[in-house]
Order: sequence, then C-alpha cells, then structure tokens
Amino acid sequence: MAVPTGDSLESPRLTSAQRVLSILGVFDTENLSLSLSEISRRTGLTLSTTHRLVNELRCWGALSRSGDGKYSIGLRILELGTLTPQGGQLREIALPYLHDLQHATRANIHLGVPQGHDIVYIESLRARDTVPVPSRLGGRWPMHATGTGLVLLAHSSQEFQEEVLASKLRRYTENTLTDPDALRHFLAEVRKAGVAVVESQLTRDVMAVAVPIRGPRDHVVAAVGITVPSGSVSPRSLVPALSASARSISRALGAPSAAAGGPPRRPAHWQVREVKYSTSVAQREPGLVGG
Amino acid sequence: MAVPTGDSLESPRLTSAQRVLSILGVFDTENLSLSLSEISRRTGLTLSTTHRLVNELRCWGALSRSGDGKYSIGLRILELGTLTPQGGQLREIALPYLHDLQHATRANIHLGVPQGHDIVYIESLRARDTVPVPSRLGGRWPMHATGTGLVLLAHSSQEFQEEVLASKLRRYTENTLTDPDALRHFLAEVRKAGVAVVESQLTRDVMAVAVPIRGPRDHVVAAVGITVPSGSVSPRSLVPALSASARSISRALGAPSAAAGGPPRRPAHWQVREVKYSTSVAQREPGLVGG
DNA sequence: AGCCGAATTCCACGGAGCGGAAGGGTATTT
DNA sequence: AAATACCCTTCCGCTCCGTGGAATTCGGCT
Repeated sequence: MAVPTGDSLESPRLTSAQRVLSILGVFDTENLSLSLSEISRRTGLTLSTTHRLVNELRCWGALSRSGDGKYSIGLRILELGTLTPQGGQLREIALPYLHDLQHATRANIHLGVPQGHDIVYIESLRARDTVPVPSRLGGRWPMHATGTGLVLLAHSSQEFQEEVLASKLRRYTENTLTDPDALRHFLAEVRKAGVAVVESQLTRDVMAVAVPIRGPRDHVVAAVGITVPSGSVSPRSLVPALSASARSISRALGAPSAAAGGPPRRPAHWQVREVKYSTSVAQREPGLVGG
Repeated sequence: MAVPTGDSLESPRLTSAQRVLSILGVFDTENLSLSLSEISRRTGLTLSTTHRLVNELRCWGALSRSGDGKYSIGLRILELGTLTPQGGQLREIALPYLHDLQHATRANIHLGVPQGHDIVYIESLRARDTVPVPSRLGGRWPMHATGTGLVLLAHSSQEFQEEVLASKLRRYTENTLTDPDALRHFLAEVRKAGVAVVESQLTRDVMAVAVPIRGPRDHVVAAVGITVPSGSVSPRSLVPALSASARSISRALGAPSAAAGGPPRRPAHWQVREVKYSTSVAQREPGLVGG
C-alpha cells in the first residue's frame, strides 16, 4: 500500500508493542536519562500516550525515575539482560579465564558475540594504565571494524559474509578495511592463521588481536580479543596467552576440538536434541567453572 | 474453556503494554529459553496473540530464537541493561576497585543496589577456589537476608526500614534474622560500626562482610560485600581492605565524606531528613494502573 | 503578574489487536 | 503405516482498548 502523504514526517503506523519498544529504544549511551517530554518527542508519540506507557513501564520496572524527575532504564532490564544465553552463561563461564588473561597481559580484554552485522561486547575488562578504547560492556560495533568482529565474520557462513561485505562499510580510520576484496583476503588469512591482528582499524594507535571461541558443536560462538597501544608490545607475543584462554573457554563450553587430551568429552546427563542450525550457544552450562 | 470460572488463573484484563512485558517476565533463571507454547501458557495469552507479540519482540531484538526454535532474551536487552545508572556508570567506576579487592582477598565480591525490598547485584566476582554462593550478576535477594542488603537497609529511611520489617521476612537458614526487633538492633549496630558482619544468613557456612558506598550527596547508593566460607578467615580481617575499596569507590563517585585529604569521616548524624529523592531507595510505586 | 514548558487527567471515537479456528509441520506412539 | 499429539503459523471479523486532543495543574523563569 502506497503511502499517500508526501509529508517528510510520515506517521509510521506503529503497533502498540512497537510503541512500547520505541520508548525503550530512545535510550542510548548519550541519553541515559530523559524527561517525559523528551521521550515523547524522540519517539514521536503523543504526550498522553507516552505518559501512560512510561508509567506502565515504570511500574513493571523497565524504567525508573531518578531524583530530577527524568526517566532511565530500570534495574529489571539489567536483570533480564543477564538471562541472555550469551550474557549469562557464556559470560559467566568465560569470566575467570578473562581475568587470568588480563592479569597476565595487563591489557584490555573483550569478549564479543555476533548480532546482526555487528559485534556486541558481553564483557569488557579495561586495563587501568593503557589507552582508553571505545568499547564497553554492551557496546556494539560493526564487525569489519574490530579484531573480534573480523574473527566472528571470518567464521560465519559464506552467504553471511557476502551479505556484510555488500553492505555499507563505514570507515573509522584510514586503516579501516572497507574494500570487499581486501576484506575477503583478510578473512581468509584469519581462518588460516586462527587469529586476527589488526592495527588502528577502529581507533588510531591501537592494536587488537583476537581469536575465536567455540561451543559444543564446534561452532564459533564468540571471540575474545586484546587491545594494546600500538608499539607497546608485539601483538604476536600476546597470541599464545590469548589462544590458551580461548581454548580453555572453548573447552569449558564443551567444544570437541578443545577437549583435553582424549576423545571429545561429552557433558553427561545432557541430551542434545539434534538442532538444525545452531548459531547460538547451547543452554545449560556444564557447571565446572570453579575448581 | 471460555468459562469465566473462579479459576486460579482469572483473566487479569491486561493492557497491551502489560502483555508485552508479561512475555518478557516469564523468563527467569530457571526458564532461560521457552517455546512459543510455553510462553503462551505461562503468560495466559492466547497462542495467536503470543505469536504476534513474540515476533515483534524478536524483530526488535528483545527476544532471540535459538537453534531449537525456542526463544530467549535477546542481546538488545543486555545492551539496554548497561544503560541503567547503576549497572552502567556505577558498575563501570567500581569495577577496577572490585578487581583489586578480589585480587587481594581471593574471596567472592558483590556489588549491590537496592530495588524495592530487595537488593540486586550489579556485579559479582566469584573466587575460583571458594564456596559457591547463590549470587550472580543480576541476582535479587531480600535485603534482610544478605550482608549487603542489610547495609543498604540500615542506611535507608526510617519509614522504609519499618516498611520492610513489617513485610513477610522469609527465613533461609536458622540464622536468618526475621524478628523485627532483632533486626532493628542489628541495623543500629551496622550504622554504628559502619560494617555488617553476618554468618549463614542466606547460605549455611558462609560468612559475609559488607560496607556501604556513598554517592555525590553522601547518600548510600550501593553496598559492597565479601563472602567467604565460615571459619576460613576471620571476617574482621577483611574489613580494612573492604572499607578501603568502598571508600575509593565512594570518592570516585564524588562522595563528600570520602573526599581526598578530608578529615576522618565522622559517624555522620543521620538525621538527613530532607531526603528529597534518594534515586534508589525511595522508589515506591504509587501510580497504580487503572484507578 | 504573566509567560512558558512540563506533567497529569479526562473522554469520545475509531481501528488496531484480540482470539477463535483452521491449516501444515514434525516427532512420538500404536 | 496409520494414528496421535504436539507445536507453529496464518487468516479474519468483531470488539474493546488504546489513542490523541484538549483541559487542568504544577513549577520555573523574566
């Protein structure tokens, strides 16, 4: 159905569920707390509608009201977020290894998973005495611009890779890989070497090294990366520690290829119903995090 | 079955926003992934309604579908959760100090903020070689049952304390403080000593030590706690490190009483009656839907 | 005071969303 | 192999809920 209005501000005909979600969607890192009117303006909803929905969200705990009368995201959302397969179990399992890795390398450590064309960081351990990197827990960046993202992309399906390569690839620095052919070549290298080393792709004078993490069916489910200031240390020297950590995490996740010594260890009493195409991590944790 | 009998599940006349939220609400730590039908049953919504709403949520990223066709909470929720004032900035600021604290003590570290009558953990650093404690990031427990919760309660408004004491106080172990008078006495001790030391209140054979963290207006905005196995170390020996960390975090948050170089903190008179809005504690929900 | 913006409440109308029912798929049972 | 029992998906008419405009209150600023 053609849109009859030539108005630049057409009414997007939202469903009521979309209205609710659009309210949550106006919050971002630059808008951590917003007044009712601001929410109304940014969503395009009328003030009365916004008022009613915001109150329902607040009662449920999805929004909270701070001292100045403004609204921000509520703790209930934080709780919910820990229930994601990635942010919950995967992060939980990986965390001790990431701590060890940071302790050993004193660098910034990131753990990321794919979502859409982006990579989302489900953990970000920042070193105190190194360059600040623009990545935080919950942060999202295009895959082609980060070391961890390129690792994930390299191990994605062929069609997905082409889909990403065909999209608009934003250039962040002069080093950002945006040429499809160059990227294809780079991704092949990453697959072959098992590690991605990038320099100043997203941020100048920052080097990143990243390797994949595999899950129960040996699929790449996440990537772990280290970022250090350019020239501080040889990136290659970080690879062994990084690889070891990634392998430990993979093993803890039940990845066959990372199984210790003998045959692939299978989590007992855990019936895996044959799944068609599992792009996400399996559900239950083997439960051997501690010692 | 359309009989409006006095069934335990009567039709609660939900608004459409509540329907959306109720879908998100059926996920918890024991139900990390649910099929469409399960969501439908647990929410009480009809299958077709559930189907439509779930799809809208999935398109937006609030839900994701895993390989086996089940749904779980989506990464977008995780991202949103990092935008909460507590889970975002506060956690971000506190994290390095908590890491140091864990490194020094090798114990479980928790950072919690109040919500309703509960305490919610916005960070949980688990020691590898100690007892497992039933607390995870995003976990929620009654204030009266945890060391951190008791600290927060002790520094809440008088009326809020009474409100909590008047509510049903669940007993988790034989040590759980459930008697209002005993609790009042304990809370007074906590205020006086500036630290809460509890033993096996929530979990047997686990000791917890917790101290408050103060924000810009010197309000207690969070609590940090350590848990160790009973008898392993003297809880008192952990207090100095814990207090130092809490003070560092308070200072980083801009708490006047923790300002660098200032005079030793005096046992503040807590008659700060003019609590305008304490951003967190005074979070009641007077606005009831409908009305 | 007067002005302005924000927040809150009220109400009638219209169409979005609800739910019943039917169709198609897949695994489990007889 | 037929039968059974789920589960997921789609369609469509009716109804009731949500919408948005207007009116009211509140608070800050000149």
